[in-house]
Amino acid sequence: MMRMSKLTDYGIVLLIHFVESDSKRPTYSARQLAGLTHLPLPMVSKILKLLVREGLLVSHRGANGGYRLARQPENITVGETIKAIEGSIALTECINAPGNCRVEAMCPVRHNWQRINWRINETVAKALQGITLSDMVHPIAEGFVSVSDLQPGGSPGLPC
Amino acid sequence: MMRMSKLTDYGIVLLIHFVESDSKRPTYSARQLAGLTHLPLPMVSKILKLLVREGLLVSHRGANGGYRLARQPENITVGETIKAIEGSIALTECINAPGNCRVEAMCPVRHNWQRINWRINETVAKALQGITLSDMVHPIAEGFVSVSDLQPGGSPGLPC
DNA sequence: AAGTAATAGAACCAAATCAGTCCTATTTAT
DNA sequence: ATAAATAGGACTGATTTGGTTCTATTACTT
Repeated sequence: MMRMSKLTDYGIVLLIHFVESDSKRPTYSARQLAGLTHLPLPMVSKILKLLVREGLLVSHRGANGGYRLARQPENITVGETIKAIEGSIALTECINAPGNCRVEAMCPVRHNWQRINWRINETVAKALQGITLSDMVHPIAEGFVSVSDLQPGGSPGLPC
Repeated sequence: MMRMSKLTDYGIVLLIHFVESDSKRPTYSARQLAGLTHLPLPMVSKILKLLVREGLLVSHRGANGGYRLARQPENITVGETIKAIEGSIALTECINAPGNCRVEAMCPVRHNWQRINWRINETVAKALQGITLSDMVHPIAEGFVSVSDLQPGGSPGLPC
């Protein structure tokens, strides 16, 4: 039901490299990052462009150009990153685009369904916006996810 | 970033009809529901079969057969419904299937990324499992979603 | 016992989406 | 001037999803 595109997944991996570097606010070219991550260059390039457009990275063109974080890693959240690459978050079609819901007017739940969607989006957004790039690299404190909190039967498979 | 398939969306609409009926624990045939919802019969049929398989509906075959809720509407949640139709919830590939993550071993964030995924899944699951079919039909109390809670700039478009 | 109305299950096809590539233009340091 | 880099958009192949069709099975009715 939920999914994040590979672009986004890669995007986060890319951003993490800026945080993990020894230097404080490093500049990486797309080529360098492709080397570091073993992802194809055109892919990396595409993602970086998106992240610039959405203000997470700043770019510098020309020879010796490259990308660097637009802000401190503590101020860039996973939520932002997802939004930057994938755009808005929505669960059902009719929330975004009026008229393409086949059930349309007679849909008995449309009104409540909207509110529920909002609620869910809000919940997820909040969770995601509480996690910064720093959280991702500096290992997250134990207890950040307590195992006892997980749904007993319903959690996905074991870690890979 | 998040999306729910149309199957699931339809599935919820279908379930709602069982709750809205005048009779207490009504039986509907796939054909009847297709009529009520204006969704194509094969589609409806497919969804109902899934919901039976996952224990949300019970079916009765043969002439005068049909489907009815397996439990009281207060005990069937939106979360269950989504899980029934779409299976597990996961944000990144490598959570579910080891080995198909291209970044594999060198992925610098894999470990934390897992935990973050768990956290997100947990959060969403909790939110979804707090919403029952009854909540969907009996209009939800004001304040269930407070507008002030919504993300200021980031929320999706206006309702349709 | 026959006929009919229903679900069960699986295979199938078309359309939309996504992952990934490529090409051209523009910028800038040397 | 040249080379190294980003910007932007168009393109293609593969995967996923939405939707259909077909056959088998079950059970009520006459």
